[in-house]
Amino acid sequence: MPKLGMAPIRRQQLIDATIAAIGESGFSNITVSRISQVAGVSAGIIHHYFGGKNELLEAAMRSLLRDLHAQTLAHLAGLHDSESRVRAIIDANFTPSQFSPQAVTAWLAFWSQAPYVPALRRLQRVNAARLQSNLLVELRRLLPDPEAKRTAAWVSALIDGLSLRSALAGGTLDGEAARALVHAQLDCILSRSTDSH
Amino acid sequence: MPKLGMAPIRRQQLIDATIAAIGESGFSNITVSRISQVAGVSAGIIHHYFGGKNELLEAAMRSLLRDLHAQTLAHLAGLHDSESRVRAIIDANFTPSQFSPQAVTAWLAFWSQAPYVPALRRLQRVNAARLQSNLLVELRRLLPDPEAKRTAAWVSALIDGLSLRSALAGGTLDGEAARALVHAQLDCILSRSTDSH
Amino acid sequence: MPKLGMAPIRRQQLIDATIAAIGESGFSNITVSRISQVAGVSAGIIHHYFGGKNELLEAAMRSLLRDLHAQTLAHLAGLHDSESRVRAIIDANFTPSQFSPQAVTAWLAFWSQAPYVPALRRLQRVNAARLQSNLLVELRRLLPDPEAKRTAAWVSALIDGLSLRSALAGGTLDGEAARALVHAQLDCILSRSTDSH
Amino acid sequence: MPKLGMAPIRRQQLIDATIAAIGESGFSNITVSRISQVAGVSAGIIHHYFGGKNELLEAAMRSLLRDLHAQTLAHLAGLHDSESRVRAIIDANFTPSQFSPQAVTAWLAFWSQAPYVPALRRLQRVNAARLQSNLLVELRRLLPDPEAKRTAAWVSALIDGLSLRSALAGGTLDGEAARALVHAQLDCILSRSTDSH
DNA sequence: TATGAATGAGGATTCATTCAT
DNA sequence: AATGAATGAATCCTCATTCAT
Repeated sequence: MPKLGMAPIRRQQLIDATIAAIGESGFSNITVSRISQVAGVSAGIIHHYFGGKNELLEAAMRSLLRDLHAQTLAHLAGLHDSESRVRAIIDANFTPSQFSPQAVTAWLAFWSQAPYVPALRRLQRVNAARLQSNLLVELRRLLPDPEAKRTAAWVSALIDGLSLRSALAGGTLDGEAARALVHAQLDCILSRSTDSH
Repeated sequence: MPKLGMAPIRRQQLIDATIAAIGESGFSNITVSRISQVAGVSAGIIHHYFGGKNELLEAAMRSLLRDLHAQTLAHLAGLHDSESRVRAIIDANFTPSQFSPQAVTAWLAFWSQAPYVPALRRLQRVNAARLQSNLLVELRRLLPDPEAKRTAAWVSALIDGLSLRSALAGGTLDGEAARALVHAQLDCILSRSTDSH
Repeated sequence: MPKLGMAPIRRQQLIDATIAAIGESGFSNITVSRISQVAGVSAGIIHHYFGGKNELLEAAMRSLLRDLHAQTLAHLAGLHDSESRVRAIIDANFTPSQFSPQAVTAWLAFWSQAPYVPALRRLQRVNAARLQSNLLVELRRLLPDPEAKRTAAWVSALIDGLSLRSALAGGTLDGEAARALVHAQLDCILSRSTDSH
Repeated sequence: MPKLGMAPIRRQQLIDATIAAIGESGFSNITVSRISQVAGVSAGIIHHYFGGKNELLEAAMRSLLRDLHAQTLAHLAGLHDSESRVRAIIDANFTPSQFSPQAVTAWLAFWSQAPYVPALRRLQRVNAARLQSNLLVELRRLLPDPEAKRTAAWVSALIDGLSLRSALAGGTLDGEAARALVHAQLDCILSRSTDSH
């Protein structure tokens, strides 16, 4: 029953299945066959829609990134003071769609591959740069420059480190608690900065 | 050229080759054949010494952990005040042998596998627990309990996050700079705590 | 050239190739690669259809047994007196499909493996029990019980012994002659029994 | 501690280990390494004493045959009437050293290989011919020629068939019972022959 | 004589990809 | 559009054999 306009639906279905499959068996053990099984379609279809396994994996990572971007924009909407905006950027990384066991596992999988797969590395770099720059724009209004830069650096490292620990803990780590940890650290930096004025 | 007592030498040689091979091609692409090539021996010997690929990988991770433990003990030697000890525990994670491009890449590889390989997961958990507990013992002498716990949590998450970013940056991230970032964050927490007294 | 409904055809083709391959090189020397070569297909397909080498071997033995069962039923059809039925059961073991050089060789191969492979052992036991019981039902109408049992025992041992010798003789042993030997022995037992009445 | 004259002892030790190893895992699964383990020596030594695995296997089969020959001679010693001698030849095949679970298993293993290994085939043929001829010499004094030949044929087939069934039954089949079965069959033939005189 | 380290060929198996239907 | 049969390359692993000690 081929339908017109099925392409985007099938593509998303396969991307979701990919992320689910990575979540259940890790990057080194996913097979095209397993993904297609999870998606409830035949193995051949993946090549029809994506050209190959690598392209599908790239599309899956791109999908995660797109979601993160959308979450960030949503959290920023309507906020104008810099501190709120910094905190909103942070929060976007801890929403259920980004910090669910499945999501953190998928992130870890993609990170582990990025150094060796140019397409994934590019995506990862663009994203890291974007987070850094988003944070920096706001932090520069709150802190002197060298400190703004340092702060952007540790904030993003801490976010990733918390994702990582969540993946390793098997999802035991609460997104809310993780988020609070970053904010508490930020409190310390910002309050001290305020004091010194 | 079989020699008596070669076993420990060969084992270490193969473990080193494994870490090097992971560094150059990632976890999902390492092959027994590549490892043996890097080690300059035949592929069969790996089974002779380790029983199989999985056992070798486990031994390699165990070797990294052993090194971290040794570094920690070395950094702690002779220190008695708690703040110095906390900082020593942190520093052990940024020594060249733990923060080299090769090492951070290997860590990332093992992290990505741990959720799916019981033997690796066990090692990772034991190690995470040890770092946490080491930090906590000292932090409890410096901070009230809920804060000591929170601090131990973000310190270890930040350490891992920095390793991760170093691996993703392809080794561009300096170990010294990364280390300084953690210490600076710790300064903030400890100084505020002192102020409040 | 994938076609719909190829499964049963391919399976039989691979089973036949397996028996042929065993016939030409024995059980310890058959390889998946050789079987697939005889069948004129790729090696991978065996795993597609049977899951693995062991399952294929089991299927091949099962196929031989099914044929023996079919031969037995065919020979028994329409016979009602016990002696004829005993002789028919015997004859089924000496038909061309069961006593051809290829078949006796395959039997020998399976026998040699049965003690170590549970699946094959099970098949062999079920079959031995069936032959024994088939013979016994009829012999009990011809002979007093202890003798019926003994006769069933030696008849089946003799049948297997003749198969074995045929395999060892490289097919020189004629099925017809072998069959006659069993019948002649049976004559002796049955005639003596008649005499004594 | 190399000793003079160790060679024959080591050779026998390795042959015994080979038969034991075949008994525990079948022909297709024996490895040089397993045999040497059973013998309590290193794997390399097998090549020193036998030149290779195949030669060791041949030596092991030869050893079984030598034992059978010795048993036959021992059973024949002092017997002069033909019937006793026929029965003695039969009995030699059911002594513990030839009909033990280990022995019948080894026989089955060798039979299964004989068709494909010239050296083993030769041994098997010589032995079959010897049994046949031994029986025939005596049977010709008891029966008219065509019947003597037929009798020699089924007797040897029955002996082998009983060995085979013993191997397949996992040693459940009693040597004494098996032996009695052959003798009982022989009774029938010989008594009828006497009657007809 | 005896060891066991080391090799390398060969085998089973997995899997991405292709393609006839 | 979709299937799943089929392939063949790649991988892990086994094992007989060699050889320095």
